[in-house]
Amino acid sequence: MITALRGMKDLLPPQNRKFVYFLENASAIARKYGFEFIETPILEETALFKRSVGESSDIVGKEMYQFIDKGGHDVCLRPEGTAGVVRAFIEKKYDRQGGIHRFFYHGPMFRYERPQKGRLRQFHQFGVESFGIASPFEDANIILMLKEILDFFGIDYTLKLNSLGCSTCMPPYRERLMTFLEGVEKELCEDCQRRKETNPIRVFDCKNEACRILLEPAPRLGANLCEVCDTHFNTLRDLLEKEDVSYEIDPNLVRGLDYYNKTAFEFVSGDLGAQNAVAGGGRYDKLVSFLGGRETPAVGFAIGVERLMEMIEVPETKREGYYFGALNEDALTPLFLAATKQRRSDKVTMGYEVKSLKAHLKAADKAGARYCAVIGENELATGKIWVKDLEAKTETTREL
RNA sequence: GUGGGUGUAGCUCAGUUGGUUAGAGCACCAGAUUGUGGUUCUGGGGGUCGUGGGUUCGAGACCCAUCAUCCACCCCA
Repeated sequence: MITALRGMKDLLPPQNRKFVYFLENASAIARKYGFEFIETPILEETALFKRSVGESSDIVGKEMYQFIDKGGHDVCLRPEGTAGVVRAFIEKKYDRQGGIHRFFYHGPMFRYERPQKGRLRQFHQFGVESFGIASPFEDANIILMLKEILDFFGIDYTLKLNSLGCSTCMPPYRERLMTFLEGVEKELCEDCQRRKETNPIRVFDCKNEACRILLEPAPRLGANLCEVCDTHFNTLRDLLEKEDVSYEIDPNLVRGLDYYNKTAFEFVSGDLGAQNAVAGGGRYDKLVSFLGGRETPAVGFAIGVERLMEMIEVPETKREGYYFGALNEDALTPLFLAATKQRRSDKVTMGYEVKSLKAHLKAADKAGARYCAVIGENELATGKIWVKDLEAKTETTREL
């Protein structure tokens, strides 16, 4: 038997309904905020992701679906959505044109990882990217949008917020942190000792209790922001408070990549296991120039669709449409014609086998039909069709 | 890449210290006197016990390997 690859799932009923339900409503909300749909290729040149991610950690070497195609090109299945959107943005020269550009997207992403709860090799994201606005009002705006989406689906979440500073305040902070880490290096766990070399601010992510205690007195980003970043962050907080959005400042919320700056946020939920982030985002004012465009402020977020689907309930579907069944061979063809006609206005399925009335009623019930329409000897003789309303339990006989 | 758990019917699982034809519930199909669904009752189909080796007179049970899956670590764009 040929099976789906590890970490890749088929989308079948009843999950498929959740998926469509989510995409339709999330898209509608994004449009309300002035965002337009964008579709970018699933396959991109590897260089795009290498440049956006940097040479950071395991990502490039271990976790990307990278291969050489038949033309000898080094290509990669997209591991996330932002890089492709930014690439398209620059390629279309929106960066030179200036102004405001807002996009939303959704689709499959690929990461070569060991699957676990809330983590697949092929998964789906719904995301938005806003280009051209440096103001914290836009940060607030997209957080509100994300909140509106999660609220629409009745998700229970906590909003975590932090500021990552900028090229003015981040490097000196990093120095200070390094100095601190040098001092406690010997007592840190193995992983943190490695993090210190590869990606120092990631030490705050460590799950080891000893490390957490050790890092308690470490210098924090929040207390080391430059004036511009501090003002930006305070304005955002003020807006969120005026909108009655509750949030937690989480000084441990960090991003490993260099292009992130200022606002970082995450919506987390308790019942997702270790992968508890259902959506995350933030500001990335440097990415457009990293990828060769003219410097353009940008902010966005992405939702993990599978993770969110674990938490939403789709409204029960009601009985709908018709089921057509025949009681004898001669009824089959007239029944087929009647079914086709009915389908101009309703959802219609038909049983192609001759069965007892009882069997047809059962089949109609199973198909979730509201009406069961049957042709047998009696109807054939009079040119009519018998219809039962399965909900009201009433019966009528109509002209064919 | 590392560690642990689990693989028996379509699904959820049971299967005594190894013992002869491998079970249940749900689902599916068919009946319960004449053309009336969801409930109930009866019957039926369906299993190379993940795969390959090994131990044994005998393995679904024990051992080894392998694959898959789940959870966690690493990583997290």
